[in-house]
Order: sequence, then C-alpha cells, then structure tokens
Amino acid sequence: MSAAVDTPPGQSRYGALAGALRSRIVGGDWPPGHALPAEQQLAAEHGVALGTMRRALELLAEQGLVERVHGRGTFVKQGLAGAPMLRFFRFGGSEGEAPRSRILARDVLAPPADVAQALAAPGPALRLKRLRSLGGQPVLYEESWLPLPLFQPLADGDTAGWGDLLYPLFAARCGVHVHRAVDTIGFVPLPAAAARALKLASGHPGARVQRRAHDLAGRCVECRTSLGDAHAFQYTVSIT
Amino acid sequence: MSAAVDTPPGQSRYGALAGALRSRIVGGDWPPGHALPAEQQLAAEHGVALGTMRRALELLAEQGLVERVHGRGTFVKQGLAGAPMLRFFRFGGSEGEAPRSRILARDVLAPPADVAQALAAPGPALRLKRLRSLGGQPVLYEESWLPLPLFQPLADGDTAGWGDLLYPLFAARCGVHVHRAVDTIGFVPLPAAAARALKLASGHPGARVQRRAHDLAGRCVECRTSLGDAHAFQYTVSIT
DNA sequence: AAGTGGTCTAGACCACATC
DNA sequence: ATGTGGTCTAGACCACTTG
Repeated sequence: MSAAVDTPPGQSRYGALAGALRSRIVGGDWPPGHALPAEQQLAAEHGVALGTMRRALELLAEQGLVERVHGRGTFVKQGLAGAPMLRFFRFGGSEGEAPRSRILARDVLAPPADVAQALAAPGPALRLKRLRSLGGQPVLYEESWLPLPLFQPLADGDTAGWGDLLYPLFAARCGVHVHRAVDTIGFVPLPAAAARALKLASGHPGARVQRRAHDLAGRCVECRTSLGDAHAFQYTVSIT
Repeated sequence: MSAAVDTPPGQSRYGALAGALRSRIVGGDWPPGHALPAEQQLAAEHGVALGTMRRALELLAEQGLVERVHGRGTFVKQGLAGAPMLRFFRFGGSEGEAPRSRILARDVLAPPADVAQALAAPGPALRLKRLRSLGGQPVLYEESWLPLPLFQPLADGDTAGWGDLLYPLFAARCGVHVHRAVDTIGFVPLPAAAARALKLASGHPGARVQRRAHDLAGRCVECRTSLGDAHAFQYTVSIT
C-alpha cells in the first residue's frame, strides 16, 4: 500500500510511522487481540530501516496501544479485562475472593448535563445500578451511564447471564473495548440509597470514585460513580 | 577504569551497563545535578558500541535516575524540589498561591515501632510538626519523622530560616536528596490536635496521606503523615 | 565551531515460541 | 525448522546548546 513516508514536518520518522499505524489500529484494520504484520514486513512496506520501524512499534507499546511478545509477535491490546475498582479499598479477611455483582436497576433516561457532555451523545442513555459484594458482604454501590446507540444490546433482554464484570460484557455484546480509564477520587457523605444498599447509616463517610472510561479511539464510553465505606479506602501512589 | 564488561549472566549488556552506572551514581561519583561523561566517552570506556550505551542511559532515564537534555548532556536528577502534597487537595480560590509552612514543634524522641522499622535507624529520631497554609488559611497538618544521625543539622539552631519547603532544606543542610516517595491515602476522623490546628471540629472527616520518602540509594529518609479536610480531597489517577 | 544527544541505516546474531 | 521479537554493532548525519 504505502510506499515511503512523506516528509515528517516537525516530527521524527518513527513518530510519523507510529501515528500511521495508530490510525490503522483505531480504524479497525487490526482488531483488538490480533497480530500486526512482522517488523520486517512493516519496515519493507513503509520503505524504512528495521530499527526505525522498531522504534515506532516501541512507541505504540509505551502508549499501551500494542503489546509486544518475544517470539510471537506484536498484538493490538485487548481492552481492560476486569474493572480493578477494588484496588482502592482494603476489606478485611476477604482477600483473593472473587467479587460478585448484582444489577439493582436498569433504565433508559436523560443523563445529567455533565454526563451528557462527557459521553458526547445527545438524548437518553442507559443507566445501570449495581451492588458489588465480597464474601457475601456488600462493599460497593455503583451507578453507570452508557451512551445509547452503542449499548443498545444491553438495554434489552435478561440481565441474568451478565456475569460479574462489565467490561468483558461490553466487548462481547457491544464490541466496545475499554482501553483507558480516568478515576477521580473524592470524599462524600453516603447518600441514602447507597448507604441502605451497603448496610451503613445514611450520611456515613463515603469514598467516591468517578470513572470516565474510553475506547481505543479515545471516545468516552462510560461514566461511572462508585461509592464505598470511606474507612475501608486505601490507595498507594508512587511519585518520582 | 573499566574495560569491557564481564559476561552478563541473565542480563542484557545494556542492562548490566545501566547497573554499573547506577552504582557509580548512588556511590556519589556524579552528585545530583552534575553531568555524566558524554555517550561517546562512556561507550569507549566500557568497550561497547554507541547504541548500546545509549540504551543503558535511556534505561536510567526511564527509571528517573538521570535526565537527558538534547545538546547539553546527561545529568543526575536533582531530588524532588517541592513536596507536591497539595496535589491531593482542591482548595477553593487559592489557586496558584504559594503555600506557607510554619513549624509547630521540634522534638527528639523514640519513634513508634512502624516508623522505626521503616527508617531502619535504632534509637531516637527527630520529629517535626508543621502547619501548612494557603492564602492565610491552615489546610494541612503534618508530622514528620527523620532519622537522627543524618538529620542532626536540623535538630539544633533556629528554625526561622527554614522556608516553606522541607526537601530543599534537606538537600542544603543534610545533603539528603529525596528521589522517590510513596504516598498511601486513607480517610480517618481528625484527631484532636490536627482538628484544632485546622480550625475544624474534632472527629471531622479527614484525608490522611502517609508518605515514605527515599533517597537515591533507596533508603527511607522520611516518614510523614499529612492530615487535611476530607471534603477538600480530590485526586485523579489514570489507568491503562 | 565544537560538543552534546537524537535519528536513521544496514546488517549480524541471539533468544523465544511454534509447528 | 521457521518465524518472531531482542540485542549489538559501526557508522552517517541531524538538531540543539554553548562559547
């Protein structure tokens, strides 16, 4: 297809190559989990030295768009498997146990303004309310907003077979792969509904995690608010 | 000095080189802020190709041990300049203002067990209590433990000229450069002393940040606990 | 102008995974 | 045995910073 790369204006050659590959990836030329052509072949196709193409691929790997496996190949990254939401909390005793999830409600309605803006989708959206438990104890109360043409498959049908994780469900039913997420941590008194579900007093100190999840192309595909007992909250961050 | 590198057992050549350079850096051959020899010279000294030495230096840069500046050279990283503690909080109005710091107390006494273990220094330590303010309003109550042979210069003399940041002080008076820090976030009711200093009610919801600061060699040089109003807490983390 | 790191090349060889 | 990515080399040339 592409012969030699055009003149890179303010960019390095490998930077331009990475951009070109990026476009083909988000465009769906190589779907998540699939292998890219070999370095040799890509280098030849683009009329560039092997080392230069390697630099480009390493750049994409740093950006988390691609995964390189020695001896096997270069693969488009799968979406985030599980939602590692409980990494923010430390609940006594139930270490290593698989968290369970139960759908409390599913509605289609107009989202609040900030959510609507983030989703960049006008009109109604799908709202899910979930209760997540560890060792039988409810620990997290979650509310998710999902843009609607995209998540229509989740608006109908039974929720029984959904399992405990949302992201694999998104991938299987809607072809949505969550690639990046931004969590904002805050502190709020628990609202009544959340407190009731968590078996705590209304107004009990709550830790709130607001998540914006994005797909490969950078579009916001989920707005989530998670609430848990503030006293169980613990998170470690390393700075340099 | 060193000619060719010995056989790297399970490691790559550039990995071994990076390790060797790392040792010389933490050993003080090139103090923080100083330049390393040029790539060319280092490559020649170690009997290795230029590209290989570059790989090693890039590795050190990734690890934050060194900083590379195009056209100028490769420099040993300075310690963390300011203590970016307020990045965890969002206080209304006072954006961009310089935070002020006031020493409330300075004592030499035996630290609690966990601090003693972290500092790996037996015997008494230096304890500082600080109050940090923004726009005249107290916002953070802090307690720091510092190992004592090392920080003796801070145990005596006037605290008037200390300024608002501790880390530059550590560097200037004690030759301690904080290179890495690990913060653990939690929510706790404010103890009486902290609440009083922050002009809040005792038991008011508090955000607690426990910090372990380390120098270039990896030794823990500070144990700090910071307390602030939980309602002002806000932190964003991006996951991939 | 001289010295530094950044980019690119063309090739050899090694280590790992798979058939 | 084949194909993949990982390491290493030796050299050319470019871009940035400083005297």
